Amino acid sequence: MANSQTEKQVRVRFAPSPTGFLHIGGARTALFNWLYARHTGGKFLLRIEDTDAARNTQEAVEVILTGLRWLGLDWDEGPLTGDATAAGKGECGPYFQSQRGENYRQRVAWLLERGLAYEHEGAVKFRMPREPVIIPDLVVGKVTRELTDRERLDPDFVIVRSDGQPVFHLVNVIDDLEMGITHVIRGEDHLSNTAKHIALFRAFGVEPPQYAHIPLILNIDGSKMSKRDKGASLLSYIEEGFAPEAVANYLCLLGWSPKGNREMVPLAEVVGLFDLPQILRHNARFDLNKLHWLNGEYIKVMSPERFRELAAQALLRLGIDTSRFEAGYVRAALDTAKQKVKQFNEVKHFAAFYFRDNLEFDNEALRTELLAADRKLVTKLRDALALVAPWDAKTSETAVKATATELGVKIGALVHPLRVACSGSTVGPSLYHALEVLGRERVLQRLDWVLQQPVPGA
RNA sequence: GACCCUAUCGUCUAGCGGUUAGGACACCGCCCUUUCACGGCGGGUGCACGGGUUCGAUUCCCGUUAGGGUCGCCA
Repeated sequence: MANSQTEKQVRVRFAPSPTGFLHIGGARTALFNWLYARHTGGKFLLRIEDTDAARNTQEAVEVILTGLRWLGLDWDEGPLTGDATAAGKGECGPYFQSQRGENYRQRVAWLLERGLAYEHEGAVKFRMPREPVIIPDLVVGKVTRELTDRERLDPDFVIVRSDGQPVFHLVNVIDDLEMGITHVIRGEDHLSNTAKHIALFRAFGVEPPQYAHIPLILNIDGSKMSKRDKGASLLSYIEEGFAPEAVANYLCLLGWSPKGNREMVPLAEVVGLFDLPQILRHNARFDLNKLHWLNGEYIKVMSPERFRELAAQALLRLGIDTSRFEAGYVRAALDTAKQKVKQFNEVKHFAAFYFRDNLEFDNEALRTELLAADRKLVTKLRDALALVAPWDAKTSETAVKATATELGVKIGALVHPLRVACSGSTVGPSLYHALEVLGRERVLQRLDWVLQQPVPGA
């Protein structure tokens, strides 16, 4: 824990460009920054790098804010909404680069006056040192960045375009400087560029912040994850029914370990364990299987109330509005799915049938198979269930088993058609509990529907 | 082309000179069972390669290979 008396307080930032979506790798970068701020008792800032004004929209910024909030990452300073012109929270604003043009102009003039930068064909170029730059990095170690062959030809680089727009390297450094950033935690793709940033800081007469370049997240096959790849957007995990705590936990496990053979570690606990030097140096591949498992673990320990809330949202995405049903029915129905699903989209298979008048069958073959089932067995089963009293899981189970015994068939011969007739699927929650929830009326209706259909091929 | 980073099961990782190389996901059997899932038991799979250093290398050094990144008037 940093001592505020002797050390300056940690100030870190996440500085995304509003491109219309939040990259999963960017989300992890934000997470690591947030963790470090919370671990040290420092500040976590959010800054929007919207210098490319033509492409950036307020909606694109909202995507970032929504994503971070969904993950549970709150920022101490930064924008409150996607409106770049609105006031943000904090003393170092504006937190949108599009609103900081004057700061950049003054800094560039300052460099120009001292000959640290010069005009070239309408643009402004920065005089880069010809010597190798040493980059001290908390994760990677000390990196000596030699010039590439192209840089040997001309090491200077453009900091203001001929149209007057300042470029990324410049504004990024000025903002970090003016916002008092102490640690720059960002993707390793910026490591080589850091030499430029360090040189810029020194030109402005200040020592650069400490750097921590974290490894990248790759696709499961080891290729780099681009915007096009499925699963590259945080939004896709929201839409596919993952719980934010599971996604956050999984992201922590990529490039960092809580040690002690632990996998499931709540974010609040990670805050205490997390630190920069123990971050791994190699890239990690994103394993959807493991996220899926972890999500299931979180669902298991989730409160029934929260499970119902998230499950209802997933059903709504399927066009099923559970609020139109009686609250007790909805609760009982969703509760039968809680120990079954690992991902909220799976409620499609485990609970959607409770709320549909006309069943959707998993596939046409299943429907045909059901219609071709032995009508005599189904009829006997229907009649037995019609007499069950009182109607609950226990009594219906007894009735099904008794009917099987009476007919001299295995219980599976009845259970299978019954499940498909009631749910449209071969997989689902505990059958007898589902029967109890559905109620005798719905169950008999669904069995009667089967019995009324013409037998295929007959 | 140049420069930078990296390298433990298929994947995420523990390991920081001497271990039967541990855990998790995934996978394969068996048990449980009304389906699926859970749970229980069991199983296989790994230190990229080649040189050093050392009594001894997964661990330290060098090289090779492979993967990733950067060298823009993109961010």
